Amino acid sequence: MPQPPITGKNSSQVNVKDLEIESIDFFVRMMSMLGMPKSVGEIYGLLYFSPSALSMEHIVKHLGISIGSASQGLKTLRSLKAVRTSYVPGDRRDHYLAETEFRRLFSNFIKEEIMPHMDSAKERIERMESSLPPLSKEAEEFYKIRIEKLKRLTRAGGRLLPALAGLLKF
Amino acid sequence: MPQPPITGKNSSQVNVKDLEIESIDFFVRMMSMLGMPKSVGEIYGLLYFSPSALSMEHIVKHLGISIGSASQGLKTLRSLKAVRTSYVPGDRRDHYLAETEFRRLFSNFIKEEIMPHMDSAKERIERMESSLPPLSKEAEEFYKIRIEKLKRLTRAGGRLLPALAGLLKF
DNA sequence: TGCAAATTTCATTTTTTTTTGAAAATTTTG
DNA sequence: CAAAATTTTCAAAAAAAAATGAAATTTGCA
Repeated sequence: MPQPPITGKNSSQVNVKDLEIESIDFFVRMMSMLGMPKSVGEIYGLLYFSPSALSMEHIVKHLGISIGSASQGLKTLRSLKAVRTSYVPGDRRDHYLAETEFRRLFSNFIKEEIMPHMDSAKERIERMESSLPPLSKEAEEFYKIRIEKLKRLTRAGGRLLPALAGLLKF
Repeated sequence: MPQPPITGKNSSQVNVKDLEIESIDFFVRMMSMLGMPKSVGEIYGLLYFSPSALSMEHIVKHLGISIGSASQGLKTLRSLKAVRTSYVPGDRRDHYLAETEFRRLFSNFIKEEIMPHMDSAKERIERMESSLPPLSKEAEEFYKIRIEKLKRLTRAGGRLLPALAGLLKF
């Protein structure tokens, strides 16, 4: 059986591949915590440790995913500004690079994925208040306190979350 | 067709039911942002606006979910300390109340659901470092910087997230 | 202790989400 | 402008997640 060389180009390739696998694993988990599908984590994980911009074809072949997934995943990552395209001379295809400033990534994520929910939560609380019927004093007190707590929750969320990205001093 | 009365007990019931529906809707969305299944949001939403502790049977009937879902959902909520049981004299069943201190709820959520991931992320980064092969100076520089960024990310997350609950001044 | 009520567990079913793959659309350039 | 390469879209398939329901277990009280 062939023994892999201990040093030199070949061993580096193997080990950089290991690094890549760890990276993909890392980001698949990270992204899935944020509710993103596996393919999105895989693509970002691959790009994160790539020194050069990669074409979609490269991503598809390397990860063994379909071109549909790749296209969809890159679209998601673009909308989060987690990747950017870079021009490669003499190649008409788009080439992608990972955006690695996590502070900006979080800020985008909060703005795009969280804040819209906060906004609609506020509307829902308003509907709660308007559907609060006349009740006995103590019952009314109970419901009002609960509604007030929700208001504070969404207010705190709406202020704190956007501030959060700023707090991140990486 | 029967006209519902505009005021009085009956109308209040209808409107408190509306409130309840809004509450369930609110928490189903909120919980699903945190990756919790619908049933968990429904149960919490129902309990949140209930002045009295509710039995599992009540929850099952009221929400029209299975006892399996209810049992599983209550287990999840208990583990997050989002509900607590209260003793009801002359009734052997457990009765549940919503825990409404969101600060504590978030603190538990972060401790139980997020921090374990952070810990395993740190291990994965260590594995990355050990699989970094000897490379040219500039290649090594590139990979080291990327790994360092991940370290800072997890360090920041590990510090900031637990502090976050404390920041929440509801 | 024994029994009935209450709860949990878990294999199966249902629902939801993600991926695939091929057709349609777009883009580039010869 | 046309042809080829690339990318997007989307219906269908596959995979993953959640809900069901009935059997097994636990609980509390007669």
